[in-house]
Amino acid sequence: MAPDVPAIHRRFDYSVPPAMATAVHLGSRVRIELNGRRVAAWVVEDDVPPTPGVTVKALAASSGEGPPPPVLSLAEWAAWRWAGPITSFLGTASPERVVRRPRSTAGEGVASSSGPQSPGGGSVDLVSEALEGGPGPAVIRLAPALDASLVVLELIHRTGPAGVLVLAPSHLRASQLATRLDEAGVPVTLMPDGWAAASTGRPVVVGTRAAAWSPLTRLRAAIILDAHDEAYREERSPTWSAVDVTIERCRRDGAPVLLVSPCPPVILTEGATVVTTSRAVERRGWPVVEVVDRVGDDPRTGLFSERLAHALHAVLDRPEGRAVCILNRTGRIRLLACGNCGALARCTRCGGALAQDAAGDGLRCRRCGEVRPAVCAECDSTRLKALRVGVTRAAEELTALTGVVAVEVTGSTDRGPLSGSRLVVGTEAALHRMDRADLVAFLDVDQHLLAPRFGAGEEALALLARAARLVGSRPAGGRVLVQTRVPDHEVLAAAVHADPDLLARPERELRLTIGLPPFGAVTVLRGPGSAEYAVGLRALGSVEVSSVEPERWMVRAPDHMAMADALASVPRPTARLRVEVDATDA
DNA sequence: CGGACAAGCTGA
DNA sequence: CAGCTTGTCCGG
Repeated sequence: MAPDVPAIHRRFDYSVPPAMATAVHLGSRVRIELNGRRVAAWVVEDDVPPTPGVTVKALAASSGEGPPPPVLSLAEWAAWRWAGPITSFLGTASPERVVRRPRSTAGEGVASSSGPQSPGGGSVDLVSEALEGGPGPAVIRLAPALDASLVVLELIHRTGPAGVLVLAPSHLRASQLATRLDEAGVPVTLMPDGWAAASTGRPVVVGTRAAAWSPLTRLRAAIILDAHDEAYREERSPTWSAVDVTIERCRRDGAPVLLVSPCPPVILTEGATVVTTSRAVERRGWPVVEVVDRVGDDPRTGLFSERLAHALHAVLDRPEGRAVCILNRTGRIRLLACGNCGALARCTRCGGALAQDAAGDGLRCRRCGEVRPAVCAECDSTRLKALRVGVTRAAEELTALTGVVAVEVTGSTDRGPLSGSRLVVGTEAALHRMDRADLVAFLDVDQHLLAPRFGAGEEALALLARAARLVGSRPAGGRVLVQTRVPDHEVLAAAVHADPDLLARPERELRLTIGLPPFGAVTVLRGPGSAEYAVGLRALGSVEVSSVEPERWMVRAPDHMAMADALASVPRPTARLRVEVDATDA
């Protein structure tokens, strides 16, 4: 038994009383008496030979179904892959309320009820091309305004509903998709409430991140919408990714996995089959993206260029017109701009934003650590000015500028409906709270482009894609406007030309050069116990260990297998330690 | 985690 | 030396 107590990482043997014999099997949830108290646990092993000198107790109670054996085995793998306790994965893979079911042998897999009608059109070719690519994941690059549910329907049309897993990044999108499939006549169940239905293996299973752990014994196929989305990654340790979990599940079951994204990141495309629509179709699936070059503007002029003011007026003059302005205030990044020519201070090596170096009087890259003298690279001026702005001030200015009351939205503002607001200003949280707009303006897209972490470019393009989806396709007249001091940045080029490859190519080169995923693995250690653990890892010789700060260490390995093996072979210190496998911020 | 028990500190 | 705090160990 594996006790459901976070601090206990040991397993204990119990006997199964005859009365529970039918209900209890591998993966079952049970209650056990441990050290005088009753705790929840999972059955993680069967038919264990008795340990000499240990008298086993009997299970105290059965608590219903848990993950089926293949998912149990998947949890073992994930515990290795992300260096975390197996119980955190078993918890995600278990039903929220007790599910009791007589072990049924009927209906597994063979219920070949015919799928829906093929939706026809371009999705037919995309799916067949993706499925022909052989084993391993296939990436379908689909512009933001194109309807991904057609691809899902086409896949189900080919495979039938049984054993198909569909993941969406948000609960809203998952439930919308489930409704859509239901209307198309597809048997479907929505996780997490549909746990029991999912375990029959018959309907299509739809859900968010946690649904990667759905109780299916064997996958027929999986499809992940917006596979680039950060929502698939668990922020708390263990930092598992639903995309990686699903890819591994499909590998084990010999099932195809389709990753749909308007801007697939290099970690997904490398080594994968990538299929795309024609250039013309992809272009129509992106809105007009307008870049407003602010290099010539005085750093102290306001947040609103003339071009932006004009675009706002054009939208708000229409009675139903809605505009969203995005400003990333929460990021701690402080941009430096030349007081003379307006150019941003950027790293010549990796392109990240430079900050005043605390040690000397030079400039230091917050991303790669490169140091440079505090002189503008463009005009040699030594006059550098800090650019700082906030959502509240932006909202005031915007109200004054347009005569329409600007509603402020950040991650911390409460979640009331925004449907009535015609003008919204906020952090990127605002993009998640809206479903439609005529204009999305990034007041300072450089905050995103140059953020001090690797992958910032791909994240910025994902943000532009999300904005693109709000305003709709090129023919629909939607518009995204970005104000920048880096008008030639590859992220902007990719969005303007509706061609994600313009970012993917240089991003791949950069990752290859500095050994970032998929060309290397990175783990960050934090907390009082990190130094002791880091020293142990360094002694192995198989990974590279460096100190970032006193309680923060970076571990690098050639690939995630070497990383996981190394992390597993060093005993954990007793002091607090957080292990972030695949960390994105160094 | 939380109980058990041992070793260390305090006060009369 | 009782009474209490702090630390370490262990669970089947």
